Amino acid sequence: MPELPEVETVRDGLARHVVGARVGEVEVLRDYSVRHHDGGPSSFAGAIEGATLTAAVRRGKYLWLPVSPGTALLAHLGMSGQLLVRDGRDPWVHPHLRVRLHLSGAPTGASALDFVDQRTFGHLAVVALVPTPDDAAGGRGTDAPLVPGPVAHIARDLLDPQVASGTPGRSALIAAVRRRRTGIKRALLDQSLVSGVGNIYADEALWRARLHYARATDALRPVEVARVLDAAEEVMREALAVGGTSFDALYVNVNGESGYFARGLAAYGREGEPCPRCGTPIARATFMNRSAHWCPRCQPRPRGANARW
DNA sequence: CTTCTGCCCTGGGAGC
DNA sequence: TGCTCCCAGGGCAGAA
Repeated sequence: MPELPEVETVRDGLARHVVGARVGEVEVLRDYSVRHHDGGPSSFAGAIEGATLTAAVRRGKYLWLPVSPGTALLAHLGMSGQLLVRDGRDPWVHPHLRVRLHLSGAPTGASALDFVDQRTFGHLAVVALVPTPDDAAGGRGTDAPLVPGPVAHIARDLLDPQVASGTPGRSALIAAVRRRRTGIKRALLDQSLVSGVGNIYADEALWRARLHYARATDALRPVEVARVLDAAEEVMREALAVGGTSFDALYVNVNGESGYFARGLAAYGREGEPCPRCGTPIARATFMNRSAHWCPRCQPRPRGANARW
């Protein structure tokens, strides 16, 4: 599934291939894929037909293309969504094509932008851009980006310079995590705290930081929280660099999987296989209607007040 | 307010 | 071979 590194790769590809293009006819093949757009499918199409895509911006796993100072085409890829650039007069219609935007004047000659989504957890919408709450509350103003309304409650992600390791933003994040009264994995997955960390990278970050997923956030030392956040950032940066998920690769990578996902994961999806550090079989448990994977030896289960689900 | 659960959806694969 | 059922999970609504 597309994780933050894949979404960033898509954003970069969109910046090079469709920013500057003008949107022509918009075909909504599956109404559900624009369910979050106020006014329904025809309103969705009408809202961007004739508009020019002016930029490609990302926060966490949300992606948007501003079409005017106050409006943007918002996309979330969900579990299986892809944004595919097409060439030629009559591009192939993928079986899971949900929305097609015909384009003109694209910088590299693209004729369409396709939203393909097998499991339909993803969506597109045309929405208003609003000031972020922290900016509205008196932030510096020098870095006061507008974000889509539905993204207003989404925290900055670990690739955002504002929360880079060693900055005041990162210190504030560490403190915010420790104010929570929950387990560390729940906190990592809470998009209002820090965005862009999904189930895969949460398990990988916890493995690298040698922390069990149920460790109580308010019982962790600051250095431990820092370690797991650094690990999450590191894993995602490696995926971005090593994945080799060039935008061109999206033409052929129909699974939307990153190279990193297919390569060296230490914990996620490796139940019963040896921990790369100590050889102990990786354990798996149901957690939040998902799975948690961990090394029982490197990441021992906490007891008493140190444990929280 | 904070924390947590249930649900949305599809199709690949396992099991019978 | 064909059917049924389970599974993946981000984010939202609503409950506690």
